[in-house]
Amino acid sequence: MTTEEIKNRLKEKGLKITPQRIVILEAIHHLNNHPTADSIIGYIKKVHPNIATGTVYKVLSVLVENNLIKRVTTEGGILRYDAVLEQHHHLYDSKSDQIKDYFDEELDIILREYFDRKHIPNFKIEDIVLEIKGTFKKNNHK
Amino acid sequence: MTTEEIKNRLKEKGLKITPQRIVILEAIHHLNNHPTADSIIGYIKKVHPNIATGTVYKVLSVLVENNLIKRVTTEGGILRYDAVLEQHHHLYDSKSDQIKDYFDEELDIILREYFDRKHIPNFKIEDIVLEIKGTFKKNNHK
DNA sequence: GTATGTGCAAACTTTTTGCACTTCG
DNA sequence: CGAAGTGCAAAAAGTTTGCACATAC
Repeated sequence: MTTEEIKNRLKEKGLKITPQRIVILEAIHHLNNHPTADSIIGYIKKVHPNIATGTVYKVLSVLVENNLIKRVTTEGGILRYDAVLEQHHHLYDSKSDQIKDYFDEELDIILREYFDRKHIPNFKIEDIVLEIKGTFKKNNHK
Repeated sequence: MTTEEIKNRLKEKGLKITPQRIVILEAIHHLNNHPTADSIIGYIKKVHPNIATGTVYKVLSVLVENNLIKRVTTEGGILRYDAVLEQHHHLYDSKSDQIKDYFDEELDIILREYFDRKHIPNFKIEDIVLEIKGTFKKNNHK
């Protein structure tokens, strides 16, 4: 994701293009492991020490509201963010508090088929994410 | 879930049976909509005003560690708890921050079948929860 | 009796807020 | 220029911790 693309996405949403927003979006893309606000702030402060913590939180909210990033559900009680907008699922290890993405088109087709068939009364589905909980074995260092 | 059953569950886990633990477990069962620690505390304080906030958090941790309740993943950054231990999924409306349980055996069979077939390298699955995100329509008041 | 659990208050972490100042378009 | 965004610092919200006291077994 280039800086140009980021600018276009902001523009598409009618958001002002500010250096802070660009840097924060770049950080989330770079820290591609569902970073917390804290790790985003840590990453950015190295290069832009004058960016304010409050600004990062405000920008993250705006980006979530405009569907440029997603908040990730966790059991940890700490907000995490995801720049991957394509349909995908999560492998989650509560011991190490690690999350990895899981992509599989076949699974998505199965789910779509199932929910097309089943009707959930009084609920309009917008997105389905599997939280696959378990344990990462060794060799999970990437 | 009767008080007797709660006592048995605590005993099975080798935990001491204290009035606080009983009351907290009863509260989560009673407040069956994935209560936050805060709403559990609020509910309990009416009847037992001398129970301490810190105690509630400590008891909740112990209960989660011993699999008597689960922590629910949310996007809200607030810890929520679930007394339903059977396999089930969640309907989640981020606008109203409401969660409802979704049970369907057929879905669970489909998932089991899929994951028996697919192998996820370096990961041992322990539990699968679908987070079905969307919007509750009217008539969802129960 | 002793290990375990509780109450309380203080501390800590994470997130939000208000307001003057700055910047984008 | 004006609306929108940022920096800063203070406050709020949620959770954890330490320790003296109390209780379960």
